[in-house]
Amino acid sequence: MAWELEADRPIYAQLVERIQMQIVSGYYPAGGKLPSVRELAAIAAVNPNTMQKAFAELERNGLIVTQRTNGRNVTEDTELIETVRRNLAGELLQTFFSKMKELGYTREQIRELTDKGLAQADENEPAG
Amino acid sequence: MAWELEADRPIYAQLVERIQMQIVSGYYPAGGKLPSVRELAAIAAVNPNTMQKAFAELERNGLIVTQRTNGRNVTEDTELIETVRRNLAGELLQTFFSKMKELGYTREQIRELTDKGLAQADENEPAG
DNA sequence: ATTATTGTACCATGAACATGATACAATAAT
DNA sequence: ATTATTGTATCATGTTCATGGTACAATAAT
Repeated sequence: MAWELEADRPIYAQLVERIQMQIVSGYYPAGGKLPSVRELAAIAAVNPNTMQKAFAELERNGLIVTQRTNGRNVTEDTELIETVRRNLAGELLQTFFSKMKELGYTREQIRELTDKGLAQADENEPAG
Repeated sequence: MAWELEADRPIYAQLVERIQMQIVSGYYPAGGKLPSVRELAAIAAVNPNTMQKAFAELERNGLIVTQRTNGRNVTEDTELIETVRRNLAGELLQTFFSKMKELGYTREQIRELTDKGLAQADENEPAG
C-alpha cells in the first residue's frame, strides 16, 4: 500500500521520518533486515532514487547499516535507537507546548485539553 | 528582524502559518491593518513575490481582506478567527497524541510526560 | 559457471520554489 | 495636479526535488 505523503514538503524527508519512526517503534527491529531500495520504493510508491536518498540520510545518523551487496539492516545499537526515540518524543512535547502557547493557551488550558484528549482515548479503548 | 525559516519546506507555506499564528494569537488584531507586501517582505527578509503568494493564500481562507490600493486588513470576523484558533489547537493535540502513540508511548506515559513538562513550565514561570 | 539481487552512480526531464527585476493601474497622501 | 504607496502581473534565472531510464561492480543464490 502506497504511503500517505504530504505535498507541501520533500518526499525524501518524509520517508526519512517514516522509516525512522518504524525503527524506533520496533516495526523494523534492531539488527533486522530492511527491504531493498527497489522493494521499499515499490511499497511506498516512490522512485527508487528518492528512496535511496532517504536511506543515505538514515545511514548518516547511524540508524541503519549497509552491506554493499546484501541489503541493509537496522543497527544493533538498541541504546542508540532508544535515545532517538526519547529525543523524538521530547521534540514532540516541546513543539506541542510552544505552539499551544503561541496560540495563547495557558498551562492550565493545555492541561485541560490534554486530559480531555486522553480521556477520549480511554472511551475508545478503555482496556488500554 | 528576519523570521526563522526552515530549509526543508516551502517558505511561502511557513509565512502562511506564521501570519495565521500572529492573527489568531492577537498580534494582528481583528480588523487591524497589516503591513504592505513590500514592508512585511522586508521585515521577514524574503522576496515580495513570496510574501504576495503567502497573502494570496491567507485571503482564500478568509482571514485577511484586501483593499486594492489601500493595503490589507485582518478580517473583522472574530468568530472565524476563534474557530481557526481552536482548529489549530485541535490539530496540534491530535498530531501530538498520534505521533506519541506511533513512538510506542501509552496514554499513561503521555500523561506523565505532559505533567512533567507542565511542571517544569511552572518552575520557570511559577506565577503563570 | 550462471543468474539474480544488491547498492550505487549517472543523466535527462519536468515541476515547484525563491529570487531579482520591471512594470502598471488605482488611489491615498501631499 | 503631483507624488508616493498599494496590490498585482510578468519575465528570466537558478536551485531543489522527483521521476524515469540506464548502467555497473560485487556478491548471494542457483
